Amino acid sequence: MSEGRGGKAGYHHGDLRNALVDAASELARGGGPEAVVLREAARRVGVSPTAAYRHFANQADLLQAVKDEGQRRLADSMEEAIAETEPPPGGDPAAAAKARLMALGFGYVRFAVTEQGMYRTAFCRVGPDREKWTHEGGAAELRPGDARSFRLLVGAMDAIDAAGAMRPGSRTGAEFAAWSSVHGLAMLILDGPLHEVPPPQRDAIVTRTLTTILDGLTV
Amino acid sequence: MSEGRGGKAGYHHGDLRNALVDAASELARGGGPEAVVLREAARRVGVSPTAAYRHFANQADLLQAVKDEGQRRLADSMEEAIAETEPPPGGDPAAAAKARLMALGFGYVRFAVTEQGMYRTAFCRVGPDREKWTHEGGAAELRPGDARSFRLLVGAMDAIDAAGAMRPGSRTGAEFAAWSSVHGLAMLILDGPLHEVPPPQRDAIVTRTLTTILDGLTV
DNA sequence: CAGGTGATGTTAATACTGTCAACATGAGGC
DNA sequence: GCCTCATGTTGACAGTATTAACATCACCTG
Repeated sequence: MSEGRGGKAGYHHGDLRNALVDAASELARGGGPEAVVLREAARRVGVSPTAAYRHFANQADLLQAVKDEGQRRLADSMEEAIAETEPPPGGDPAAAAKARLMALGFGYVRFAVTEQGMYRTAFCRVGPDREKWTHEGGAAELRPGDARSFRLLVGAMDAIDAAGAMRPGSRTGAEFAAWSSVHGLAMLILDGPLHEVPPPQRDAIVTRTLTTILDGLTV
Repeated sequence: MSEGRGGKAGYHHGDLRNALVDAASELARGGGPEAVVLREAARRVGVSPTAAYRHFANQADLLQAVKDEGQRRLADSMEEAIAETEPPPGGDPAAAAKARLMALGFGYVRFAVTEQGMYRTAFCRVGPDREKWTHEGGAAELRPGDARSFRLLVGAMDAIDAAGAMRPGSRTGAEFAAWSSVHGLAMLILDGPLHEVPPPQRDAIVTRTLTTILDGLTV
């Protein structure tokens, strides 16, 4: 064989599921969730449309797989942003924790802007009719990948709190306030009034929004 | 004739465009933007599918009309929320301005929760291929209704600023920070991690998020 | 007031989509 | 070596948007 990551020999593909997710992800990258059409993904993989139904319950199920992939890449982007951040001089743990939170926000928005289609897909609504064997033996209620980016945020909040920089009474629900801001900001940039704003001013607004949240949460 | 708001006598309907928008809005109310399907709207009005093309360039154009309607209703909800708010005792203009901003936020979220489908439609992406005569003689670039809710927010911010309650340097971009929070919050509630949270706790989170923003913006 | 005409609706047809049922293939265990 | 079942294929059906060609009638014009 020798075909990297499962080859497609002949009649049997060997790795159809992943191939379909890849193709569908590419569609999503270009056109968002409404662009991930099952037949087109199958076409690109070079397989008949109905073959997809051996690996996905329906189109919604395929879309969910792409969505999970999007969430994964988003979390990656946020982790990268943290990794790129060097702690501010002075060794102040509070300042470091704040800087990390800001980095998370920038990483988030950067991904949203850079990978518009994928970002939109990562947060698209997926339709209810997707039960079936998708998870029937499945574990918990929560989707696994869905949470990683959110957990990063929670961790950053905990760090700020641990450094004693959190405003009294502000810890509970702080993740939601921060997440809301950043998610809404991304939407504003992608579809809303900030759509046409050139990058420099846009970045300034992002910075101001993030600092506003930080000011509201910390002392 | 005597048929309220333009009657449908026989062959010619008389008010098809509005009738279609109404029907489509009802679809959106129930199932969000993806539920507004041209043929179904026509079916409900009792007209042939292609009749719609005499009033809309295509399905995206119809969807845009529904979206505008959604924006209108959202702005109405926010104005109602302001109207229901009595200024806090003491006659402090800063406190009154802050209270009004909070009311706007609550009105916004209330609409999002109460009218999920319509809210989602009001902020859905509408697809590019919609030029044509939709606006060809049209005025400016900006959609008119799109802005009203946003202008309400700007006004509230100005009032806070005028009352001298704005934190130094926080005025610029303040609307975006506030709007982001509230919009992201609504999304979190509709589709995200806050989906299953019971109303009481949900309201608490909303309150905390709004106060966080307020704390970040004001002195 | 007759007659033409353009806005408004209708019918028929095309090209997509998702999805199911019936059939084909061949990889791997007995 | 054969048989079985996961995996792919073909064919068909329903639903959607959209266009072209045709029908009707409200209203302006002479």
